[in-house]
Amino acid sequence: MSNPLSLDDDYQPRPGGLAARARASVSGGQQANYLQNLNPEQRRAIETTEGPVLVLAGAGTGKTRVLTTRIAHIIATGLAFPSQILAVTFTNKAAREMKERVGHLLGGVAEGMPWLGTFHSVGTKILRRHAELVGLRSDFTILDTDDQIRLMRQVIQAEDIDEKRWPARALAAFIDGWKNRGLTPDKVPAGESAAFANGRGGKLYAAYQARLKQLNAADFGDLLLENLRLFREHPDVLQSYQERFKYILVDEYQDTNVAQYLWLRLLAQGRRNVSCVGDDDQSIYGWRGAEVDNILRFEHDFPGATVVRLERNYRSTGHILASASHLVAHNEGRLGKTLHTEDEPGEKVTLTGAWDSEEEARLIGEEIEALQHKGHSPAQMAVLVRISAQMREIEDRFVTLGLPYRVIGGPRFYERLEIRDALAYLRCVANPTDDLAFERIVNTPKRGLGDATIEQLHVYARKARIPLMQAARQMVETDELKPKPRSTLRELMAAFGRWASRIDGMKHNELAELVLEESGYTDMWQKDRTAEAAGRLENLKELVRSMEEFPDLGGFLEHVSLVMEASDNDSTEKVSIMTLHGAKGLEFDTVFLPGWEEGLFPNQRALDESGKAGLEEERRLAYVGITRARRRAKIYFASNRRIHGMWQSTIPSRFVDELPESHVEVTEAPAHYGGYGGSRFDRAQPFSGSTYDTPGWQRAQARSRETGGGGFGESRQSGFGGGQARKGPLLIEGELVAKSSVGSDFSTGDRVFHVKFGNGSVAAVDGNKLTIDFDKAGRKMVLDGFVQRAG
DNA sequence: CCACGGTGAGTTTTT
DNA sequence: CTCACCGTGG
Repeated sequence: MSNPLSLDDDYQPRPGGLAARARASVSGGQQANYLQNLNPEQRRAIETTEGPVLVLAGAGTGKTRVLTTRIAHIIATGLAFPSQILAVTFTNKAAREMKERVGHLLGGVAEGMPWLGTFHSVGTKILRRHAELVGLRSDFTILDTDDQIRLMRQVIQAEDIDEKRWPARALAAFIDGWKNRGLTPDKVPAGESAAFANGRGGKLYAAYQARLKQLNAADFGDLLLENLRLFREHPDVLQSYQERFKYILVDEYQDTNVAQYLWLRLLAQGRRNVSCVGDDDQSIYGWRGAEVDNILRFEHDFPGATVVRLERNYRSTGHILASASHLVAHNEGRLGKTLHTEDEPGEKVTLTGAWDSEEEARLIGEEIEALQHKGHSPAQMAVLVRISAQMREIEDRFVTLGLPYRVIGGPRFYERLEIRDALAYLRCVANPTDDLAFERIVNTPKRGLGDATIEQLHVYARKARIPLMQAARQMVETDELKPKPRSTLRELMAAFGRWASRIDGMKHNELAELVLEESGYTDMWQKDRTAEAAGRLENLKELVRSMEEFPDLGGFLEHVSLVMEASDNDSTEKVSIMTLHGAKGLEFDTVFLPGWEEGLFPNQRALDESGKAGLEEERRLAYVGITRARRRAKIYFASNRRIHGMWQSTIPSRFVDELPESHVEVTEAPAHYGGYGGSRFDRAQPFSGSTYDTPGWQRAQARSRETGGGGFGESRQSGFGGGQARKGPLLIEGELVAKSSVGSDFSTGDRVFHVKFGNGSVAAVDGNKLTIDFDKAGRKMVLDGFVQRAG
């Protein structure tokens, strides 16, 4: 990666660069070898270079391949130089992969693609070149979420708003949302502005933006928003980029938010050679501002667009693909694709009910061990959960079994406390105007520079309109500070002066080490006797090590603010545990999908907050989950799960009913499970085995034989058994499930007993679903099969 | 400045 | 239940 801070023009390719090599590789006249082994649709997606192109690429249809080959093709045929192609992705990982693959296709390293990157990195690059046009300097700092919140807290305090009632986090969420939608403070709808701090939301947003400018800083949202402003207020700048980018490519188009969409549209309106690749069925980020509509209205925005559907799946077996397709077909708002595979049907998708989440974890553990015995690698298995809270039980079980696993997601390397602290030190050294960084470390390690001193600094700095560090330097020369903080601060400032003077003189990673050493930061952790301290020191070492890859301190800091990634150099074979969101774009031979229960998945909150749109997004998430599997997809649900510490009786997800029966095998949990080491409640009422032995299960089974549908305790309109796609809208709000036509033997007022919740009285009856006021556990909704008459 | 207890909340997450 | 956060008291 070239130094991202350098502003020199890379418009012309270097001699002997990628383009030259690429042209050489196709000069023989025969078909370019990168076009071999592509199916006709893929070729169309690649060879339609001119005009707008929308590629609807289903899961596993070779989306990345099309994108990378398209770039290679444009370069190889001499249509554009690498520096004239804009290619944007969402994640650094995707960008890196693309870079590698393009390079591979053209037989070289794709160093000549300066405009291949994430939306944010490309946005930053453009913004740095024209920073002064939007009130920033080209060396502006990029704030992370932490800095953002702290800054907002200051803004809220300055406005004298009760921080308890209106937390900075909430404001951050609002502002983020507005920025995602491309809204500057003056454009915020009054109704939304009113939603925070009695109508002061918009005002706070404006104040926050003003503070950012003062600090010469931008947050993530600004990286795009300020680009929009730049393009709108300076048409000449926009035009220069429109001319430069002969071809524009977009990955994961279904995930673009409004700001990204507007940005793309502005840039693409020049030459109109824009191609977007995406899959509406995999849009799972609506909650953070992604607009599926962007993909749905592509043809409207770019009339005459070529639409290519990639429907041949190269990843999964027949049963897996059929299950996923059938499930997602229940969504109404979709463009519709029919995926097919030439692979064998393979193993059916399995569906297993467990008594509770502990048993579920046990079953998954057993299955993994069984597969391992058959020679399957743990690295080719993944457990995909809906929410992180599900991970713990799975992990606990794996620990017990000694199964190697890796949790993917969670706190990233650069989000760790010690890394942020260390970076704050470095930021102060590199940029003495970085107030937020200075505030972060001025008293870390503890040096007796407490709130009172900081406040004095602030007052001074505000009055003189200078950065905190400069204020500190001046103040230690006065007698405004108490003697002790004064001398401490003087020492600290002297140290910063010393470090800053060595930026050019020594290697930046050595300087970092020196700073951490002399500041007492390393020492602080060495003295710390807590369990994490050793790991934190290790992380600090890793940080210093990773700096070697960058040309200088500035380059490194730019990298960390945009590329928040943990280095994972652990190559041992492990089962992956991650959220469904985290699994997008990945694939595994075997995928375990636990927790398919109403309320959890689909998630009740998604339903409550977003209604039908929320349900459909949840369903797409299920689709993403199943389609991660190459050979085996294993779905689980439990009848009881502990939520917020309380055991809840749960019913299987409606998605279970929406799977096609002919592609799914319902597996019985082995009978011996209930007996051993079971949950603490197992002992309360011994039962011979799994859910399948409970009266409720048996009754559900009997019912499903009668009706040919349902089967899992709740028979809904569509058929798991019937194999028919549902018609008409789904019932989603207000009720956990649709009404059942099957009545219950219980009636209001009956005294009943539940194995987990104890005694209670029936408050309401809805089909076979009872609302019960339990004497101890409170009001719950349970299926009648799980209770018996008390007495 | 730290340690403790009380309180409240509790999807999904990248950049 | 469990974690994070805040406020208080030593």
